[in-house]
Amino acid sequence: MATKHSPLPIAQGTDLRNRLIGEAIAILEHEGLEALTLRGVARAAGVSHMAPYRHFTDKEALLAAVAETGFRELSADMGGAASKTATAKERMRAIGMAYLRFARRRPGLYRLMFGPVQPDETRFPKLAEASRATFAHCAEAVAERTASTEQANAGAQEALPLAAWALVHGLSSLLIDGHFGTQRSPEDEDRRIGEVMALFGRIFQPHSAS
Amino acid sequence: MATKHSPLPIAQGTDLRNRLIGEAIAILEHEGLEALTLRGVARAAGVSHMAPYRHFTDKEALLAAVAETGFRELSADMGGAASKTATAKERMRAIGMAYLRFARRRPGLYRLMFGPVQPDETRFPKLAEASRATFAHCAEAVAERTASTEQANAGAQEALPLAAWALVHGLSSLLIDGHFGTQRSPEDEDRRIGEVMALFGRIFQPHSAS
DNA sequence: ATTCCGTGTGTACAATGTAAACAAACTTAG
DNA sequence: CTAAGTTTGTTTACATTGTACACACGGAAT
Repeated sequence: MATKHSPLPIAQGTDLRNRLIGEAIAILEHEGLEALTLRGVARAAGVSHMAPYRHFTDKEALLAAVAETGFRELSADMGGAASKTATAKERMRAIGMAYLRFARRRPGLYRLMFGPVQPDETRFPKLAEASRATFAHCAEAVAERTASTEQANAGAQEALPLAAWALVHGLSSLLIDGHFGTQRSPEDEDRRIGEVMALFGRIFQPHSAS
Repeated sequence: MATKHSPLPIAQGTDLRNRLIGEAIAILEHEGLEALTLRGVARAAGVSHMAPYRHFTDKEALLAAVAETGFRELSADMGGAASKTATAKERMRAIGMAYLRFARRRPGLYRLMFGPVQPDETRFPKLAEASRATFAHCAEAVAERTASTEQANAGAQEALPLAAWALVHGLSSLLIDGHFGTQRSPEDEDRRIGEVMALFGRIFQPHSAS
């Protein structure tokens, strides 16, 4: 029987738990965030509509777990993109582009991650941690970059990661929410993204009185 | 029903349509987006739960109308802030700060505006128009600013408004979604916002090989 | 074996979005 | 002014959702 008494209480959920998360992500991709329903997820997993409650206290907890998975995947994407680069500058751009690509590839999941579920530290510590880790990933790359071009302003040093994240996140959000270029051609959209990302590099230049 | 202080200076006639929009905004502010329900709005307005259907084809149409109102108010805020400035540079900053202030003052409404209702040109032309007008407001200020500091890159000329909007929008979103500084003090948060906004000005400087 | 507990099922209920039939008030033609 | 139609709101009804509760089944510890 291989009695594997788990020595660590790592929340290694049952198979169903992960299956539910997977089905939820599938629904998010195919039908969107509005169509994500607890009963629908249970149906997709082939269990009764009450089964999820054995693994999540309520719908919000499921959403939090899904969002957490999303943050982990986003972190992995950024890490993979960063590992393929040589310079700190390239790394920054690669991470930003990975972020953007993630948002465009999984708009439903992305909207959930930054949408209805607040990463409340006390209620969803794992989600809060995953969100923090994602940001830390960005911040590290930014710090590395600012270290290469010596930076005068110490306050900016702290604010730069925030600004970088805000820019990429804002661009992603506007993009997938159709707030510009809805009817434009895809290559046109890509071109604009490239231009904005180029501008994005300017915030790392020390200021000159203009 | 005692009329709670109307938070928005909307045309308040006997017109149920506008009353519904007003109540929806009030609910958005007090209870948040998740609590915004068609029946709840009708209840708040003191009518039967089917009355709204005489003015909106479905819930999404109500949300679109509310979002449209939000965009108009945001545009007005930005316009008011801009009118108090002298230089193009100040105007830009004032508009950005007005945007941020709006998001923090009405997080529920803001989330609706950039959330579930896509500004679909064919389904909600008025909403699409209001969203476009808001962006045009930003773009105009940016163009004015770039005109003052002569700009070399023509591509950047087109992308600059996008970048500016993305940065301010991203900062607003991260802020109200609690993705950083959740537990920090308010003045600390304000300081960080100021720093990021300062960085924000750098994207207008022509690039130098760094 | 018996007991217990983790996991899943069925039933039940309140809230929601929406359809359909109806009613009262206002508008307009005669 | 009356009669018809239109606008606006109401009541009733129903499917879907999130969730509480009681139960069933299978393995683990006693």
